[in-house]
Amino acid sequence: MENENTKIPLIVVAGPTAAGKSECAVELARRIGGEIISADSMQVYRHMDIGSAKITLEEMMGIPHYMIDVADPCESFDVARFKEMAKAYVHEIHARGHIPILCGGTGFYIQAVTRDIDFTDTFADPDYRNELLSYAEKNGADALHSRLAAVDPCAAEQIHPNNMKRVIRALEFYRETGNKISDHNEAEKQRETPYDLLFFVISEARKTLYERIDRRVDFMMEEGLLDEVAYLRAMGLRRDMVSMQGLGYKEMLDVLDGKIPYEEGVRILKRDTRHFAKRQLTWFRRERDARWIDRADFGGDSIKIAEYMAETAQRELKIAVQDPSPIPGHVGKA
RNA sequence: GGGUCGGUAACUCCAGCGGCGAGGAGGGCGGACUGUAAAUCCGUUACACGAGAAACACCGAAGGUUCGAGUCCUUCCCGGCCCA
Repeated sequence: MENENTKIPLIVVAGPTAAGKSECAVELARRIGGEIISADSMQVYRHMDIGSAKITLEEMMGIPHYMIDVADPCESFDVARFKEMAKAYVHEIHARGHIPILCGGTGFYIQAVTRDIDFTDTFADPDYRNELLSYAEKNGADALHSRLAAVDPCAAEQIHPNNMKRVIRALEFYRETGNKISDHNEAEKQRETPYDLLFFVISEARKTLYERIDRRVDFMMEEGLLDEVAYLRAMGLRRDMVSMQGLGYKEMLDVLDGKIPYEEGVRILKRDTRHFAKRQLTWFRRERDARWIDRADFGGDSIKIAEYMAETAQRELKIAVQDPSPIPGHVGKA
C-alpha cells in the first residue's frame, strides 16, 4: 500500500490512427492538470505536420506537449531515444505537480515507457547491418536466418526468415553484446510497470474508423500534403530515410517522382492507413491492462470521453479533477 | 439483327500448351513485434472432409469429342465494345 502511493501516476491515451486521441487527451489534461507527451513515431519530426496529423498550437489549448518536433527528418529516430526522452518528461511533469499523459498511436513507443524497457546495452551498427543485408541478397533470406540459428536458436525460431529486419537486429545484438536477443527479450518481458498506470485505448467500430480514415486523408490532401512532401523532397529527403517511410510521405514521394498518378497515391495512402490502424489494434489488444473505450458509447463526443477518463483517474489514481477553465479567446469545438 | 471479346475458388481483378482435388494479385479478417515500429513480417479467406486408393462444391448453362475437358466442338444465357 505504501509503495502504491509512491509510484508516479501515468495515464496513457492510445488507439488507432484517426480515433481522436489528441483531442481527448487535451480535454483530459484540462481536467486533471495534465501535460501531454506525444507517443508518435512520426510527430517527432519537424516539418512533417500535415501527413503526421500533428496537433496544432490552437488544438493544444494551452496544454504543454512534448516529444513533438524533436528531430530533423534527415536523422533517424528510434524507440531507445524516445523512451529515454519521454521518461525524463514523465518525471519532470510529475515533479512539477502535474499529471503526465502519454498520448499516441505508436504502441511500441508507449510500451517502452510504460514497462520501462531497457535499451541501454545495445545500439545500432549501420555497417554491420549493411553487411548482413548484402549477405542476404547474395545468399537468400534463409541463409541469413541460418546464421542466426547457429548463434541464437531460440530467436531464430521466433523470427520468420523473411523478416529480415528482425533477423538482422538479432544478429547485430549478438555481435554487439555477446548475448542472445532472445534472452534479453525474455528478461524485458518480465518487467512490471514502475508507474501507477491507467491505460486507455480509444477505438470504435472498424467500419466507422475506416470512414474516418478516408475523410482524414482527404483532409490532408486539401491541407496541402503534396506541397509539404514536395518541400521535404526539396530539402533532400529520400524514400529510404526513416522519416519518409511514414504514411503519406512515401506515397506522395512516389506521386512527385511520377511513379504513380495522384489519385492512385491517395487511394494507396487510404488503404495503407487502414492496414496500419488494424496493426495498431492488434498491438493494443496485447496490452493486458488496457481499458477500451468505444467512441460510440459516448456518442462520439471527445469531451464525454475525457470526462470519463478523468473520473476513472480520480477514482483509481486518486487524482483531483477540476472543471476545465475556459481558455481566453478560445472557442471550444464540439 | 450481324460481328467481336469476355463470363474461373462465390468480395474484386486476373493466370491457367487436354491430366487441375485450379494458381496469383487486390480487398477483408486474424496474428507477431523489445533500437527503422506509420517500419518489418506471418497466417487465413465457399461448404464439407480431415491427410486417405480417399471426399465429385468443381471454372455461366446444357450437350458433344476424348482414356481424360476450365482448356476443343455445338447450342443457349449473361456482359462489354463495334456495325446495322
